[in-house]
Amino acid sequence: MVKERTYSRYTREAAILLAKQIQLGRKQRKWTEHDLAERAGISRATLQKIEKGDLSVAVGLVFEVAALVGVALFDGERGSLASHIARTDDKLALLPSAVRKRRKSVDDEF
Amino acid sequence: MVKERTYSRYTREAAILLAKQIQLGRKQRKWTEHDLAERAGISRATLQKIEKGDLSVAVGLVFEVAALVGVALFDGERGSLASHIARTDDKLALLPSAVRKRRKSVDDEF
DNA sequence: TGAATATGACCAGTAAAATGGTCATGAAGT
DNA sequence: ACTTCATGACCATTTTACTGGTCATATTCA
Repeated sequence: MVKERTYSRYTREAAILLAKQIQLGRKQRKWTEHDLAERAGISRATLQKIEKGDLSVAVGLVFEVAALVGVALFDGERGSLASHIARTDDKLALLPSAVRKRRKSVDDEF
Repeated sequence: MVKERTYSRYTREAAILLAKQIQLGRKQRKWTEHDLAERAGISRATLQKIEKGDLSVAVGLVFEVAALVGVALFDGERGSLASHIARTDDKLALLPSAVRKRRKSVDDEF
């Protein structure tokens, strides 16, 4: 008896989409599973899981393979994501570093 | 002595960016790490790794947390990603199901 | 068509992720 | 200022991913 995690529809669809885009990128480059797995430094078995949208694979491996076949995470960005990161940092700096729960409602829910 | 995987700059930056966007989303909603971890059904330790951009975390957990705090993977899409998936399927259907390596150059490299 | 090979599926062993717990520190709100 | 609690870091244990094989089944190209 296994625990069997559940995932939201959005998560599942996002993984499937990314998986198919990776497979498309690989085939457009005429690389075999063996080729791509070798370039990514992973086993063919793991690559197969990635191209199926398996949610248990490490995010780093998925991103790495995506990058190799030219799939853009965060589309709209060219090259480095540094500026995008910096902008997010700026927004974070405006917020308190720790979230504090109100004991009593301060009526700002409306 | 561990093997110590390496990742491309793009992979590392993409993970960091996603991580920061998640943390931003969480704080904007005034959720504590404990809150979000509970909603996602994961431990606080794992959430902390996600918000640090740790590349070893399962892609499903990262996507799930992102979805919970309203971070859009594949921005530009509203709601379901089904149509986007279908479009990728169409492109895949146009390609051979198996990639074959040419033994001799057929002179299409130039 | 036939030969070569890409893909799909599975399996046992090993490496590592995820958990749930604790403790120290620092920040938030009264 | 003081109390409360969110965060950061770490640890031992359990669970699971990842590997590197193998075999069967498609599929492509000569």
